[in-house]
Amino acid sequence: MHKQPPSMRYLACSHRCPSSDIGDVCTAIFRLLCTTYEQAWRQTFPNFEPWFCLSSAAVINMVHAYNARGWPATSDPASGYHAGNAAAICVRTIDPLPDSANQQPTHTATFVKRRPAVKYRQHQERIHCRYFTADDFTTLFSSLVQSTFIQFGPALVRQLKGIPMGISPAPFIANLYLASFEFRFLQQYPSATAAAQATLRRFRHSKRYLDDLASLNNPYLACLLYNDRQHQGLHGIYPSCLRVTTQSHPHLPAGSLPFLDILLVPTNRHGVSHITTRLYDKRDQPAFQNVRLSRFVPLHSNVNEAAKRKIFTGQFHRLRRIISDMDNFCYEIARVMLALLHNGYQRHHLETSYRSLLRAFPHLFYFERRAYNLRTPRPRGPDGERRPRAAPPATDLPFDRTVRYVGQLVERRPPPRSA
DNA sequence: CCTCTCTCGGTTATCCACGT
DNA sequence: ACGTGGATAACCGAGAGAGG
Repeated sequence: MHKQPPSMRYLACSHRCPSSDIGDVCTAIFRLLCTTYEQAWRQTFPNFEPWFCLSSAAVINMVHAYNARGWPATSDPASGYHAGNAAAICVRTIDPLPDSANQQPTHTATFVKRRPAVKYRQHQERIHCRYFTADDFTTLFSSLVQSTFIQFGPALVRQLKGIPMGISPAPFIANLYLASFEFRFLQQYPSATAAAQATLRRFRHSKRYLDDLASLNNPYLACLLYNDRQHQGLHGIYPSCLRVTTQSHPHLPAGSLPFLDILLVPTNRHGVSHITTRLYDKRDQPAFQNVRLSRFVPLHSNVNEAAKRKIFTGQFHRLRRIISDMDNFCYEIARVMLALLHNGYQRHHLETSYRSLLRAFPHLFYFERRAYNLRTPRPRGPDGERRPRAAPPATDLPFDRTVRYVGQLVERRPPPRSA
């Protein structure tokens, strides 16, 4: 469900406005509902992981689960929740201290079993509790959605379709809205026929980040996408008004699947379908080619020194977490290095910290590095006896390759002239 | 504009061994 | 019994990233 081609979208941007407070209260309630929903999902469907995720780590876990399952190489990997007997939701608000005026109050929501007599209660000077029944919350929520206005020059417009982006509960709304359909879809499992259950099990390797959905090795997704269609006696997932479109990425290798910042590449490893992961940077799309995008704070900017020091380390960890293809890892590290070099960072410092980080993770790309170590002939003494290898060569393979990539990238694209 | 995750590094809190 | 120094844990805020 990507925007193809990448398109502009407008946001309801305002640091503080009257609807912000309503939004914050709604966020607290939605956050509670999300955790409850997740518990309910795990209880109802012990064999299915929840689809929604909030980080690429969940996708990496799914890839590992897929690889561990060992599909044959012919595979193509390309309101349901209720809170027990709760009667209301209590939103507890803690106001900031009077002397810190620019801080915002914090809201936390909990379920309460008994409906209180009053809807508002002040416990201490800074602590208030507001109680919401389901109807109250519906009223609050619709007032939020209907009273967000966006100004374009002199015109004040109200968004009628969809959720105004920029209000704080927007991600939760998207998540829970879609999750409720997925819940109803999987609720068919116990009463389905054996064949239909097998079909539903193909949805096991599914992950959704807000509106971005990926389902590995699942030929049934296309015919079960909309809930007004039937397949094997099962109804589909989402309402047809959502218009879920499959992505096409002509600039990517065939069969690969971008999801969040990861590119899943199916390979054949000894007759078994195996997914390797590479980095997927949206900015590499042809549509962004002529857009100047800056990454990373320049060395001579005014932000604190510690923040600059940890940029490379942070990128190293991010890449080692999501990339399982060593060559791509070296290439992406080289790109980070190049971007930092352009921003005034010292090459020597970058290489030193890269070496020490590689030393700290000897298990990273263990097999590739091990093969390299075995191939490298051990030095022999004057009598021909074998001597132990010098230094830790295990760190050298990714390092050398990265340095080579940096050299190639510098040749291909001369550094921009600094102002 | 907002939500989330992950890691780092600095600060603060806590614990424990040791000496007075 | 009490103070002190060092080690460790917890917390916070910053950066990076993702998305709407």
